[in-house]
Amino acid sequence: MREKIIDALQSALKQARQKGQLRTDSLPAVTLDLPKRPEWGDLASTVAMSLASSEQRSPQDVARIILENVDQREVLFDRVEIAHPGFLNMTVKRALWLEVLPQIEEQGEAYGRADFGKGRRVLVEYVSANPTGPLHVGHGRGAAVGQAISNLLAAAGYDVLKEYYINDAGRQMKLLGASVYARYQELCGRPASFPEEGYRGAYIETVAGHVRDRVGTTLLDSPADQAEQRCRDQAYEELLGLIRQDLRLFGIEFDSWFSEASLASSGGVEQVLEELRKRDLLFEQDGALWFRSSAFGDEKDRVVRKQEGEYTYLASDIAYHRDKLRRGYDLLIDVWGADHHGYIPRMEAVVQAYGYPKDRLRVVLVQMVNLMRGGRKVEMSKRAGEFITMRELIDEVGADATKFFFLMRRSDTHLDFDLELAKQQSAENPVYYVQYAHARISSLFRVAEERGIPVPKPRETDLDVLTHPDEFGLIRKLSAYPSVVHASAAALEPHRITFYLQELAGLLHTFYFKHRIMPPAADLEAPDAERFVKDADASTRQREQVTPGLTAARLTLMRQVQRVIRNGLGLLGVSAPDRM
RNA sequence: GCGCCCGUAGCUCAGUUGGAUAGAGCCCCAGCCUUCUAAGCUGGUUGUCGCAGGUUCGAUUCCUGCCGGGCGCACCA
Repeated sequence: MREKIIDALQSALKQARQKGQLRTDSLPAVTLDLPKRPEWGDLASTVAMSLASSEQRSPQDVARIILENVDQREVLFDRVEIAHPGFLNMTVKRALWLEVLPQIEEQGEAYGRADFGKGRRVLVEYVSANPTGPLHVGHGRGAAVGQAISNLLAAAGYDVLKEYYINDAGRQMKLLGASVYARYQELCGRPASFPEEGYRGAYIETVAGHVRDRVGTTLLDSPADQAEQRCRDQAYEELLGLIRQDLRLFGIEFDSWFSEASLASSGGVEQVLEELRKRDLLFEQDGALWFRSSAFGDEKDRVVRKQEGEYTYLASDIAYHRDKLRRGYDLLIDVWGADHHGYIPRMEAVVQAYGYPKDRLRVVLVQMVNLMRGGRKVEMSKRAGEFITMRELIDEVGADATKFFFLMRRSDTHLDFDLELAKQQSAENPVYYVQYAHARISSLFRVAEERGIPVPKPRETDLDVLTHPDEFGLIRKLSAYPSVVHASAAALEPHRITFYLQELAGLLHTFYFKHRIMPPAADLEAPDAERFVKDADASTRQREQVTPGLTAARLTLMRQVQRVIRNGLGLLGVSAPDRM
């Protein structure tokens, strides 16, 4: 539907140019907006205004020219007006709007998908938490955002790979091993000094206990290095397992788990740095090895190998991103905690250092989550080991609500997560509000089936009986869905879907309340429908009579609303229940 | 000090490449279930879009300065 209008305007522009009425040689992309007020029609375009300055004539003149060149005006529009200062306000033919319904039905799951990704390959990396402990709430938000962005890009026609980068090398892992080893010794009755910056969570003791279960006290007699290594391996395996389990519970999936250690062990770091050296982007100073990142806009150069000869974290990250680039992705997306934002210029420098454009990498920042209970912030301190894990959060409020809440705000703004609200089963809870809309529609079809009310295909239904403004409100909203998905994917902003779904659900609930889809059950037994119509004053609710034709058409409409809600929730990774 | 992000209704936030009279939810108040799911609906109140300039036919949106908040400025990860 929208495509038809856009095409029509676009060819009008072309025609006008051919006739010499417009002189610009670059025609702008035609976009359609939803006007705020009904008297402005049901679609609006601002092309004329955006062309006005380059044409050096008034927006109204340009609008008039465009309008003159629209073929088939009578077929497409009931009315087109030029409004001040140059809006094209269009009232589209009813038949065109109605066409949206069979389209959704036919496209089904694919409705809303686009192909602007054109099969380009994108790698989305997210979560990537160190396997040194359970996932916390912040990781959860990153997981929800990363997954939703992946889904969006897939819907936009990209070929998506979801990857988890396992930081299984370096100091943190050593500390982890040392922490477990210390606890292990304590469990075995030998006093041990705990590493200063070690991991103090209770799960460390659990792991230590498992080590002892497996090997008894034999590690006490092994050299400390070996013993620590053993503890580290055990901890790694267990904690990564926990992370995987939590993610599975949360409904987050990855196609690929990439190990940092595998880079180092395969000599990848040296090799990759050698490439930089050849490009004269590495230099030695003060006994350390530096990456000339300032050549690409970073504020200063960065150390990749310390004086002591150890590689920095950046070195692995260079190797990792080099690897991702080498794997041939057209776009890399990194989902990071917002506290790493200072790292962005560095990584952009890396991408450019290897000869790729800066925008080959897009970093999505995810801000902190404040858990709120009863209007008060739940204090968390990582130092004291007092933080709510992702697992606890999911156990308390459920995976669906958790994801939805994480995706309700732009990811780069702080999020206040109201635990009580997320659990509440009421209209105040946006998750249930949207899911309930879906469940209500499912229920309609169950009832229809029970009563033997036919549910024909849209193409076999006379949709022309849909004339009520509320019906068109829904249809218009449905028709906007693909452009919402498109914009959301292009901006890497899943929250737009969340907002859209709340609006659509709102329209559905209002519609459901105000209108009848099927005749009341009582009519079947006692077909004196009058009693439902007589005292229409008592309530505005559902007093209208419906003919079988209207029932069929409205069921069709409901079917498509349900479809779009399901597709939208699917993008967010939230389930669309049939019963609640 | 330098850099990045943010500042929109009492609260939490949207605001679609710069568009028309800036929206939603929460909170508060008053109503609505004999019917297809009340996990729902209807109505009511709310704004110097942080401040001051600039660009523009038009600015919440772009630019500059200032104020306020957050984060980052490691040979940590």
